[in-house]
Amino acid sequence: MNIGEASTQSGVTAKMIRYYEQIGLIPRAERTPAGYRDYADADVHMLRFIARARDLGFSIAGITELLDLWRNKDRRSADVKALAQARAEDLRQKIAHLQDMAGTLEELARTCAGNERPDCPILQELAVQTAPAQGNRKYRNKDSTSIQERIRS
Amino acid sequence: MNIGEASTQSGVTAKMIRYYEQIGLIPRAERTPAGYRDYADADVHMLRFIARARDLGFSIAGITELLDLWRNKDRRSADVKALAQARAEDLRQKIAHLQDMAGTLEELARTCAGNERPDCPILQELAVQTAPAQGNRKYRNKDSTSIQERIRS
DNA sequence: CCTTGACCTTGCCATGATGGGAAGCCCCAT
DNA sequence: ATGGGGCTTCCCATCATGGCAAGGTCAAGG
Repeated sequence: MNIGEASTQSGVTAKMIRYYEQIGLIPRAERTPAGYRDYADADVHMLRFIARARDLGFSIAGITELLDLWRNKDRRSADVKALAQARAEDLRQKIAHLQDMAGTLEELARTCAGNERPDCPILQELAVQTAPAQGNRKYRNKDSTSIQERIRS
Repeated sequence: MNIGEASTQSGVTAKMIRYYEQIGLIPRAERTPAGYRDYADADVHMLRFIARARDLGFSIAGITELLDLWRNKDRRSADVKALAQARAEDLRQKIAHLQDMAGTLEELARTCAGNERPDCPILQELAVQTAPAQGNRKYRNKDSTSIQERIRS
């Protein structure tokens, strides 16, 4: 089966299949004499595994670990469980952060008249003239993860 | 004041200040004869506004809109409110998605013994041999947003 | 047998927001 | 005047993904 069919059957785009191969997440595919990648049902099975893990928000690194465990018949289920739990905790933390933001926004929106007049507590809040409240720290904490990073799944 | 001090006072790294200038989010800074960027208190004020908006999860595009409204004395507070609400709804949707994932993971983890044996329902679940359940569609829906994209704030 | 269109190949570029680093200039205190 | 730290620009990397382009291949129909 060629890459298009493997894509259809696994739900992973052809582009991503090639990418996964390139970064070593999946082994290099067999090739037909013409150079086309050739997949077996087992490959599709693996791709589907990847797709599901991805749907649960696992990163490539996490999927790598899961795949290793999947293939390892001597695995300890405790290791798998630990991975899942770590991922869940990660998500719970992100959720809490997003909830903070959403709550703040909703509260601000609630206090805004939302009419034709220009005065708006939302802008006022964003524009408060508070000191950075970071003591004598000259630059932002180097190892503090950035907002975007913290938010990403 | 030079970029380092503006950074300290605003909580925005020098790197990001230059970036914001480059993409046109903030106007080009004045320069000293030596070519150093020179900032006034008003600039720091604006940077702080940006930092706060970022902390609420607004993207650069959203911040651009907020800044425009902030500067526009003829704004309608309804427009600001709409921005905040849209952002909040966006967040609520992402939260729901993350909660789905976390819930699934926790449930799977709960059913896993987590011992020395290899059998694990988590891996079993990821490896289910279900058909892609997408009818006769050959490739994934072109305009379906990717998981990662959906998750990002 | 040849054409056509759908598929495959590789390779490069872009995303968004951010950090890292290099090479070179500038400023101030000793 | 020298040294160290700050500034400048420019380039590269991240992560997972899509898009595009140039060229090879396959299968169906004339």
